[in-house]
Amino acid sequence: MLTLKQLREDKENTIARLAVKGVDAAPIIAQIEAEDDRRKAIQQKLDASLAEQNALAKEIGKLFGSGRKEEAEAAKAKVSSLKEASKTLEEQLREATEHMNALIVTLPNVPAAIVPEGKSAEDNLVVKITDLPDPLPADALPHWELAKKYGIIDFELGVKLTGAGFPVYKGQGAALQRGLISMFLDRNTRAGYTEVMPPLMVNEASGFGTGQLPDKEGQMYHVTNDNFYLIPTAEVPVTNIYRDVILDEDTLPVCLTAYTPCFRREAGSYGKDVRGLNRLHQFDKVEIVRIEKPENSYRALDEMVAHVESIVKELELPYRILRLCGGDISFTSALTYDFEVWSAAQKRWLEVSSVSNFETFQANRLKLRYRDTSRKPQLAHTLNGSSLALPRIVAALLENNQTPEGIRIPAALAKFTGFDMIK
RNA sequence: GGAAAGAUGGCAGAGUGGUCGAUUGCGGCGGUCUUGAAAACCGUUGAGCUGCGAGGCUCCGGGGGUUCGAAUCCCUCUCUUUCCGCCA
Repeated sequence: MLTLKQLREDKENTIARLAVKGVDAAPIIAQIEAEDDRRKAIQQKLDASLAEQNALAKEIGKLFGSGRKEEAEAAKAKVSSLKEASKTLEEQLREATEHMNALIVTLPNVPAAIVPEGKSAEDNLVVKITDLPDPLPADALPHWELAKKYGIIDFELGVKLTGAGFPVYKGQGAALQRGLISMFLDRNTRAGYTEVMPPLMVNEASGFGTGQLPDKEGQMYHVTNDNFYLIPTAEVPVTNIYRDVILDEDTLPVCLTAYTPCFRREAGSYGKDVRGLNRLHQFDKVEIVRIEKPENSYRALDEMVAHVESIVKELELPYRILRLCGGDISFTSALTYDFEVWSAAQKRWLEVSSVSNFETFQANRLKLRYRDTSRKPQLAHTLNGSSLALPRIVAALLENNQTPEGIRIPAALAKFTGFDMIK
């Protein structure tokens, strides 16, 4: 969520930039300001009343101590009436605060200045694109056919065990998953990210911390017996490590990487988008997360993009990098780069990574702060990105690298799978 | 799952109704001393809201209650530890 300070002190700029996301923030901010003013006025009245009650309570103690009963009783009566009045004020204060917060959370993060205008994915800015390979021969197969042909991914078996979108990886298919995970973790840790293995279920507080709750409740699998949620991404548990934490300045930046399965209900998806590996309810992903000082966060974002790019290059996949436009960027992000790899048989781009800077938007909700030597604690910037999500990488590898002899595994990856050909 | 004991500041650990936002120790920061360091000594050291400021308010796991007044009493939830049961 945005901070009140941002809204009040940088109002014009905030309104102008939110327009890039297609939000008319002016009337909402006006309401927030009004509500905040009301809140402050009530707060002051309440504080004054409480101060008087506190003073009287102390006085009563002394009066009893010195045996002046009548005076004490009179003071008691006065406190009782003050207490009645402050109850009303408390109620008003709660209402004003709730109303104000309800308004603030409707506002998305302010997009960075370089976020292109635009309404949909069509308007994303291609910042880098590699040459496309020669078209595949006419008898080339999409990855779901290849998966069946080589017996490496069994979608039907997953349906039997669980349901659609829960594939079973077998033989070289399973080894490929393991190899990719190992390779990504290896590259990430070598780049300075510390590996963590978080829980795959989180509690309600963590869901709120990273913003999945309350709005996106339907996207997560909910374990109702214990009120836990299956994580839709490692971002949730990893970022929540720092919920309600004040970091020392010299511990920044924090750079973490985690492999986890991810669980997404994906209610409402259908058609070619969900064919094969394109969209699953359970999939594997290696995530990178950084916590940075505000002045460093955009440099960090560039580093993350360059890092992800280096891995995609090692996989020898055609790719492009997009800077998402205002209409396509997520609610919480200030700037996002998407990585897409070319799926040669499907003849389409598949998103395999999304790297974002959230500035203080997440940190504000999380109460993730850092203390620089003399000043008060201040909000840190958080960033995260996939490095990388497996299924669509697998889809592209299978399709792009299909040969009459089998499916070729790029050399960098073969070190981790132990084979250079799926056959 | 059953039983018991707990949850206090970065950590350890006092505090069972009134001057307690909280004794003390450790750690941190600043200083004295020293060529430097250690030791010793002195000072300082939680967060949020509000106010130009002085200051005021809130927070002792979460929520609710009793009371003029709650870290302290009551209810409830969560978590932790120990024992029993079960188990990779």
